[in-house]
Amino acid sequence: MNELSRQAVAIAAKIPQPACSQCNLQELCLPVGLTTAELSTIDHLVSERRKIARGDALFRSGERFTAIYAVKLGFFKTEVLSEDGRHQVTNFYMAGEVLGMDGISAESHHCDAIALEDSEVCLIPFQQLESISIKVPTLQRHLHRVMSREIVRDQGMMMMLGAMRAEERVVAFLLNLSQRYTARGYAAADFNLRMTREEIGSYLGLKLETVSRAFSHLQEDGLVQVEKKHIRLVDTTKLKKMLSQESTAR
Amino acid sequence: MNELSRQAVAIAAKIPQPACSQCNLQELCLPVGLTTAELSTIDHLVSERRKIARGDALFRSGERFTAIYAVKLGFFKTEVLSEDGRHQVTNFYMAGEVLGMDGISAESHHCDAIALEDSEVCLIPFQQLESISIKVPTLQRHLHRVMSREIVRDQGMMMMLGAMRAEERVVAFLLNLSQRYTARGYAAADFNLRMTREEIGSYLGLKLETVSRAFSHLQEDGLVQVEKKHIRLVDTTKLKKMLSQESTAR
DNA sequence: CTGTGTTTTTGATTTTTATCAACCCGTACG
DNA sequence: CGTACGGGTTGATAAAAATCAAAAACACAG
Repeated sequence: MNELSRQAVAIAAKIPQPACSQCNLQELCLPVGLTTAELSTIDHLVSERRKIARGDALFRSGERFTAIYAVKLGFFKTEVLSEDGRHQVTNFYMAGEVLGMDGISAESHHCDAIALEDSEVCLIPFQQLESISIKVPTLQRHLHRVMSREIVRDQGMMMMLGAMRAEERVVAFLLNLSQRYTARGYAAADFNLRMTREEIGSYLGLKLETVSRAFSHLQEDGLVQVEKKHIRLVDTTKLKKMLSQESTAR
Repeated sequence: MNELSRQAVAIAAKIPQPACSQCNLQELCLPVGLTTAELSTIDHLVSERRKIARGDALFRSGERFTAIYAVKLGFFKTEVLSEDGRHQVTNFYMAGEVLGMDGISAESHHCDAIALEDSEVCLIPFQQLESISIKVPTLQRHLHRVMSREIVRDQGMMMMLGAMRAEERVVAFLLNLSQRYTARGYAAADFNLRMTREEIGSYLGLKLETVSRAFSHLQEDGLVQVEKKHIRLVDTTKLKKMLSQESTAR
């Protein structure tokens, strides 16, 4: 697999790691280097859990930024919306991932975070996180990594949006999801989509019809099995090959 | 102007701020809150200046990540390249901006940074930056902002790549450049492009011919004057309107 | 169980953009 | 001096994706 595909697929690839006791905060807890005392400090940091019903917002654009959120259970999308009603999905977040870091730069969020199913998050007050990370250098370093990973992840997305055709984007999306599920210890080749075709399309810069057609075509070729929201990756190797081979990319 | 356009145009909008004495490190120096002693600490941090000739690389993909770089003079592009020779420009950086933060997550860079003209950068060793930011909370907070801004900026790009048609992308690109020049105290409506049509196209997910056509068409409409690399934005208001009005976006 | 609204699929057509090709313009270089 | 080359423009054509349209599948409230 070439660099481009690795990029696109590895968007947000995560390694499973020991969770904090409060919640499965895989992304923020380092596997090594933290003393028990430090871990306890972090546990205290996670001040609150919050349940978000399907369709409800965890935060909205313009709201004051106070915390980042570790998804404990469920699934979120973030989207930017414009005055005239258009909106674009910028990311999806599954259990074990951290969202809300967009707000750090401006003291307020610049996108909406919507639960795609009944979800539960751990709230991590950012000011406190900053204070503590001053006392625990390992934590600081790790926070920087998580933020940088978001940058790399976004740049992989840009790569995808700029250089791939419709079907390749869908493949990259499916492989990416699969990889993220794997990294979290779930079945990799078999999963349910939490989002609609329209949301996938919005995320990939495509129309929902195009996404649907891509699914159908991949199924015809025997590469995936699609049944409504359920996806089974039949031939992962071939799927990956689709991204690495010299296709007439734009 | 709606949120979408604000996003796209404001990618990396910066407010001019007092520079460090070593270099015009506008992005990392807070205008308020730093004592003279602290400023001096930061000055010592900037360990080295480096000149990069046009066409040369500041760093390359895979190289060990040790520092981030403040562009003192000149212009850079970053690009990801794949085994089969394809490559995609992921960003441009002008004087006063910081690049190299992609490497934080993985200890190595994941893209190439190439000088588009003879340039000069200040090297900021990242480990030291992290250490010092522990002693200077204001600096830490600011570092986080700069990183978050990169995230927001990238998401604006994603928005653009996903939701805009060719001509809109070009307009957003020009307005964004203009805004960044303005923020740095240069003439806003009148500037030279440092990159080729091909590089612009790669960045915007378009072919060079499409970029060229977009320029021509905008010129026909009297919105910009294009002469080779020189750009004059004739009617900024109309240009901005192009992004906000309900166009048949994808 | 039934009707209503949402989601998905599929087909026909149009629009947008890529592709292929020719040509222009500087300029670096033998 | 001319010529080879990189960068840019423009036109004709092809490919990809959007748009329009219709119908099927489904989810859910009453």
